[in-house]
Formats: sequence, structure tokens, C-alpha cells
Amino acid sequence: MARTPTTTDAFNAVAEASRRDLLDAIGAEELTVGELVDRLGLSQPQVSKHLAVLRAVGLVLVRADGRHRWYRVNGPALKPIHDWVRSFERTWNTRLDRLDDLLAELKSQEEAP
Amino acid sequence: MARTPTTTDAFNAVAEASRRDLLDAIGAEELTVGELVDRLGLSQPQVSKHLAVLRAVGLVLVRADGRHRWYRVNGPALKPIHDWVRSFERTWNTRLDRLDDLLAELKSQEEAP
DNA sequence: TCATCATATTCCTATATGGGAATGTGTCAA
DNA sequence: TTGACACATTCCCATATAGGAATATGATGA
Repeated sequence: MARTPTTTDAFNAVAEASRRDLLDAIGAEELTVGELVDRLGLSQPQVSKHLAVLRAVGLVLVRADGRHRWYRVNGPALKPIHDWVRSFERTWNTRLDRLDDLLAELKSQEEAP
Repeated sequence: MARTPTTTDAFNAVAEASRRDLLDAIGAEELTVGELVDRLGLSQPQVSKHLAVLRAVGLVLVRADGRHRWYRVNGPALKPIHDWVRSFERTWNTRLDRLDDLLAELKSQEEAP
């Protein structure tokens, strides 16, 4: 047998660094394929193909607008990864670290509402 | 080109479900290859090979003991994944959810010190 | 209607994989 | 010393990539 297809789940889709880069680039915005091509310096087919994989696992959502496609990140699709990794968090993070993390996050949300 | 090798980083190593199962099975314990074979119902070579990948990216540590090998999870190797996913956490988690999560965790640590 | 723009898809190829089967390696016990 | 035991590694093969190049699809404006 071969490797698990990239479109199987978020874990496999996100294994490829280019795809993580795409998600990072989009972030909280809504971007066009062309914009992504410019920002990441990848070829257009490359971007389209990676986006297709991300779409297949629900990691991005698209909105058609004339001949443009606006892509945005669908955060909740990452939750399975987050939840799984989280079960090992205690290994490296003490409770005080976690408290620091939370406070830092609350603060950042305070600053950027 | 082909896909990114599984031994490239934690993201790729963990993409395979069997490897996540292995980490879950080991958990906070220290287990033998034979134990893992029994618990997961995989073949011995299969377990050894998956463990080799996990070893390559530092996700597990081994201790030799006679003809046994005791494997344990090396949590911090998962931090890169945790950190990356965390940057998207705001999308699905409100601050109150996070507070609930933290309290739940503090409670569980209280109960199992 | 037609050329152009924005994306998506198809073709082609080198490559790494996961599983099964078989075998290698080191250790212990009799 | 030798056979059994616990793991690791090697071989073999079907399969799914990722990337580059080329082409298809669909919408827009003149």
C-alpha cells in the first residue's frame, strides 16, 4: 500500500509545508489565488492544487466572485489536530506556563478586538 | 517530486494514523515493542517500522534493557504542531471556552498529581 | 463575438511510502 | 554452545503524490 492520501484528513493535508504556508498567508483575511501566488512565490497551478487539497478536507472555504475566488481559512477544521496534540501538552507545559499563555492571549484579544 | 518524507518532521510523521495510535497507546507509560504489538494488533515489523519513523523525528525515546526496548513519548517534539495550530485557535475557541478548558485541566491535574 | 484574464485540471515523471514476507542481529537461558 | 526470544531491517510492489508544462474552463470587457 502507499501513503495515506493527502485528502484523507487535516493531519495529512497539513503535513505539506506549502499548505501550511498557504493557511498562514491567508490567516484571518480572504484572499484571491492570484494574491497567494504573489505572496508565496509559487506557481499558479501549484497554489490551485494545494488549495484543492485544503478544500477537500474543509480547511479552506471559497467564495466565487466573477472570475475570482476568495479563499478563507476554516479554523474549526484544525480542531481535531489541536485536540489530539493537546492530550500530550502536559508533557512539556506546566500549569503556570499555561496560565501565562492564557493571559497573553487574553491581552492580545483585548488589544485587537 | 514526491511527497515530503515522513521522517522530515513531526507533522509528516504524525500524519499516519497508525503512528498517532502508537503515541496514544504509549501515552505516559513506557512500553515494549511486544506490548504495543499486542495492544494495537499490528504486526511486529509494522510496529518497529513506525517506531523508527517516530524515533527519527524525536517523537519517541528508547531505552535498551536486555533484549527489550522500552519506548516512551517525547512530548516536546509535538510542540511545533501545537504552536502552529494554536495560531488559528481563536477562530473556533472563544475566550470563555479557553477559560473552561484551563480550569478543567487544572482540575484534572489536581486529581491526578 | 472575441481576446484576455483568473483559476482549475490534466499529463507526465521521479520518488517515497506502507504492508507482507523473510531475514538479520543481539540477548538470554539451559 | 545452542536454540529461543525480542526487535530491527531488507526486499518487493502497488500507489499517491508534488512539481512543471500545457491545456481546459468560465467570466469579463471591448
